[in-house]
Amino acid sequence: MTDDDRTKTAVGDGSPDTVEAAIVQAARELLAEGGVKALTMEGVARRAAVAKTTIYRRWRSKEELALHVVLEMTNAVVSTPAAADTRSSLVELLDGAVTILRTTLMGQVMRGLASDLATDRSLGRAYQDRVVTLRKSRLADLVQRGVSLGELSPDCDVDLLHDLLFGPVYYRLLMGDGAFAADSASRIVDAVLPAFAARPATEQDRPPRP
Amino acid sequence: MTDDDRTKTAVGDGSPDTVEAAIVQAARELLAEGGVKALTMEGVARRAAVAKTTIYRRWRSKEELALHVVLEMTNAVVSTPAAADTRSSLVELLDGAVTILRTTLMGQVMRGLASDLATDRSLGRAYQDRVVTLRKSRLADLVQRGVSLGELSPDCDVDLLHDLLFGPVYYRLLMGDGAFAADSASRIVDAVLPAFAARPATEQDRPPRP
DNA sequence: TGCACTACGCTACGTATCGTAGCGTGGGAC
DNA sequence: GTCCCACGCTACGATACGTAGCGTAGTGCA
Repeated sequence: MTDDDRTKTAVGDGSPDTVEAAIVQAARELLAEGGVKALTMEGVARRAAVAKTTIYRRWRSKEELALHVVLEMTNAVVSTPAAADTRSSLVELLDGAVTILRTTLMGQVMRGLASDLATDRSLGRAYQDRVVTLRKSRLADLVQRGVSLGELSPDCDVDLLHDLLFGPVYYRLLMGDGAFAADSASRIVDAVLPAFAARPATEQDRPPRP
Repeated sequence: MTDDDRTKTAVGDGSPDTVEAAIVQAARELLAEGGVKALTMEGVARRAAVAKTTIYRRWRSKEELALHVVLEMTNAVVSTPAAADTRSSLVELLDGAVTILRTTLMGQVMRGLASDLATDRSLGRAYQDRVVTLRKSRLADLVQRGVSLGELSPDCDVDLLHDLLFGPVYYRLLMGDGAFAADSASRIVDAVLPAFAARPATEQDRPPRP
């Protein structure tokens, strides 16, 4: 919705992005400092030195602003190259999420937004479309590669694998102590992967891999 | 709004349990209907036909009341017998959680409370002490039995196993579509268990995975 | 230059909620 | 009969959401 409104023909005060950037920056800071509870429209307006009405002209509600911040942060997450073998690729993918949650405001933001994402239909939808689906498709690519490499079983369930990999991470973030060991990702992958690995080549029901 | 008016004729009975039970019941209903956002002290007071001050004489804040509801609901969850083999026991334990989340208000309540549990320190602490720790100790018992039965590896990490089992469930509840297939628990267990299973004695030492 | 448009600032609402304070009252305990 | 405690009720003060109305400055255009 806000994206549509942003088609302002550069008529503004010569700096069309400045106001929006200030708002988003202020929202990000407040989210980082005190979670969603600290994210108040009045606080954002104050910190961004902007009228409250200006915020509402761009986002219809506090939740939309929060979602904007989240989606903007996740845009930096998608980049995930593929390593040589499947296991390393999966570790890399998962560790990307872990690192983001550990080292950026993303963890704090996710903690505060979890209920809204789970409750508000449109927010949850947006998050799924922009983040979960993206991760699943990335994961699907890796799986397909792993299958063709003979490292993964052909009947590998991507959705299940996705939940098994990322579920523990978010669970620990939300309901656990929120502390991640440095090797969290690899430990999770190693625990989950055997169930999806291709049968050892000792069987004869499959042609041997190259 | 929905049904608001439950005329405020005084309860009169004065039975100390009656008032508290009415409050908790009202809170439970509101939580189930609309998550934490629907849980307002004024709404609880209205529905319970109780003065708002009466609620505050028993709980210091809205969060404490919400936590009371959650903990009360989880008290019914702990009962988990142990089946014959380890796999069945784990499936049973996990399926208990899945069933509660699927068929009771617990799922809705958890959705609404997730952020508060993750954000509020005392709430999260209480939830961990009363629920997570309980589940982990239950799981530890099963693991110990499994090890002594020769079904699990002796160096099985209970904390990791716990996160791997329950993480996907909560992840799906909060960030996924929230729909659970009937065999969710067994599929998760089957996917995770091989990594923790004891090596069959018949299998000779195999080459390490690439 | 003058006009329209647009985005913004500012003030002031109306509503909802939290949590608190003060006062009144009725039913048991003694 | 008296006292006390738990409750009900009203009224706050504070904070926040989201909206409405009005004024203004910069910009494009004639």
